[in-house]
Amino acid sequence: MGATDATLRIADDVPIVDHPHVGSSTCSTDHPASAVIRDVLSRVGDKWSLLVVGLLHDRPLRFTALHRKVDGISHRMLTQTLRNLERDGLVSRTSYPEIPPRVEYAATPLGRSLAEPVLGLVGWAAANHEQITAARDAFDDDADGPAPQPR
Amino acid sequence: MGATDATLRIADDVPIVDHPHVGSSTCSTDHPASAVIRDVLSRVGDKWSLLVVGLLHDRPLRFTALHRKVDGISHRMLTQTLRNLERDGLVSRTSYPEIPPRVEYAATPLGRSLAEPVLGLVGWAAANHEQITAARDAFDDDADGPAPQPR
DNA sequence: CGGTATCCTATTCGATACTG
DNA sequence: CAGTATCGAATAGGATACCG
Repeated sequence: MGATDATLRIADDVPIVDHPHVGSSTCSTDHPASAVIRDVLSRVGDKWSLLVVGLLHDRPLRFTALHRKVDGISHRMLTQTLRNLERDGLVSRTSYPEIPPRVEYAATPLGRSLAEPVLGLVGWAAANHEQITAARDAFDDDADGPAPQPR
Repeated sequence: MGATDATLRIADDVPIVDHPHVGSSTCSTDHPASAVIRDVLSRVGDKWSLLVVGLLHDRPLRFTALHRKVDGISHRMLTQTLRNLERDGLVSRTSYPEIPPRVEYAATPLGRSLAEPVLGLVGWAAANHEQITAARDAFDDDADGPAPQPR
């Protein structure tokens, strides 16, 4: 990595907060964080990617095993998700040319390294889940509760 | 919050890693993490939410100021994003009944608390951005490079 | 068993125009 | 200035059927 401990900015010149892990690194040009956020979202912000890398964190799994574990994912989406993860180097694919075919998927070191920050987010969600639900309920309540809400 | 320092599981009995921040808390029933991940993704996994809370992290901003800063967001999506963030208690909205109208948006403490885990993710993305791009290029290269790829 | 292709639906989001 | 409403394009994602 290039620099460390840089100030993170979203737009033109908007300091967010200093953080000892964020460097401008390679994304040199443009407003850094905005692009980076979009990047990470378009990469693992879809419906299944995080779930899949999570499942592969500890042990490799075959396609069908994954399919059983994910619960709700369609055959099509599992293939597609795995393809993208493989493409990004987060998951490795090993096919054994037997009959019937056997294909094992495993998280790469890079894929496993994703777990730490993701667990941070998951932790946040778990910790504040209640607060959010409460806020949402409150908001939805006086949406049609009191006077014709003047917005 | 309920428990702390629990083992995080994705599916039936799939330990991921122990993490000192993750408790089963309120989401008691079902396979915990799966639901939580879906939760957090459906909340801030969209195109603009993280960007907006990021911009409001340090100082309140008016609607138009935000609109200028986000760059690329449509009028419609900014309103909608702010509505959802307000609904979830991540952002507060204060309208001053003047003419012309003035409305200020600010991150709530809850909204600001989101910054930490998100910066973890952003840091990861920034740090590994190069590796991912490289992997992707390599993958795309021999997609139509060598023999008719037997998948 | 693992993967691809086709079809169809729902959602997301941008553009635009109009209101207080 | 802030917000709403309507429309349409693009995308994501599920169901299904078929191939190796």
